[in-house]
Amino acid sequence: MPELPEVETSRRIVLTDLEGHTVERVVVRLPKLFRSSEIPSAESLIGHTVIGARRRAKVLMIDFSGDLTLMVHFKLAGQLSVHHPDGRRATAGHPVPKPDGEYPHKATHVEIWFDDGTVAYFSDIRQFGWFRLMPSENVDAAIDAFGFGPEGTGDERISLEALKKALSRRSIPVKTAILDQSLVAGVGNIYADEALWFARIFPGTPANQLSAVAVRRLWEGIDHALIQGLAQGGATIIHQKAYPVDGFPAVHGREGEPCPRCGTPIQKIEIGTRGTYFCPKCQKRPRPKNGGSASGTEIG
DNA sequence: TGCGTTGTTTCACC
DNA sequence: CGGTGAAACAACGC
Repeated sequence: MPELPEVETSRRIVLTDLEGHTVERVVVRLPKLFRSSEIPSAESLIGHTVIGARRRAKVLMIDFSGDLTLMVHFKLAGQLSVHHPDGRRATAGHPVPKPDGEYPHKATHVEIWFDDGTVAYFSDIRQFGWFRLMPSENVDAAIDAFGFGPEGTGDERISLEALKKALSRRSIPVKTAILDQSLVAGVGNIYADEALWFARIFPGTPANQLSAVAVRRLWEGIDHALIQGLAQGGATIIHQKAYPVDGFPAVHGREGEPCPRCGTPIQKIEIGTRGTYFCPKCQKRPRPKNGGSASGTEIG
């Protein structure tokens, strides 16, 4: 599922592969993806040139000449694949359609053709994503409306103090807390599991029960997991099964496989309605503070 | 074929 | 107002 690393990789593809190119033709096969677009027709892009690309949280923004910005959210299964006339391809996001397969795929809903024959294919097998075309001057307000918190990594990375403060106010499972985009932006189900595994924290631990040391490890874990995902251009997960590269992802999508750190089989449980993968040995539940003998406190 | 899937919004409630 | 938990929603593949 496209999270910060996958969307950031898409942004970089737009910059390296599309910047300076001018739109010649647009094909929209699924108009409902523009249902909440201020400018209803993608045809408005014709004749305009890509001049930049931005990202905030999991939202991609492609800036065009003529003060137009195309805002894209990949949700569960969005994918951008850019194909050049010489056969070169650059793909980011969900692994379906296959990056080296035939395009357009049946899940390819938008095609943007550029003047030199380069094509940008937007696919989304789940059709949960959306496109919004708007005057560039409206972008800031549109982003503000999401209420995103600081980013999980990079220049706008959340500070340790801010993370500590936010977690101390929440009694919900720490995993649920870091999935909250208003607390820290860009972390989704994959990277939440990875960050908690790195930090050796049980995902169901109430956020406000973490020690200062644990919060610091989590802060580092979030950064680390996102950077690692970015280094690989995103994770490959198909039907809840991970296809790890260089040990990443370590736990997400790897139920029953040995923990890379200790060899204990990875378990899958549900935390806050989300499928959650963790190592039962590295990520132990915290001991209940008082009330000793009774059955273990139910968390999550 | 009904269920699982996740990011986001909405809502009732404390 | 802010935190919580649950439900709703999008639509597909298995």
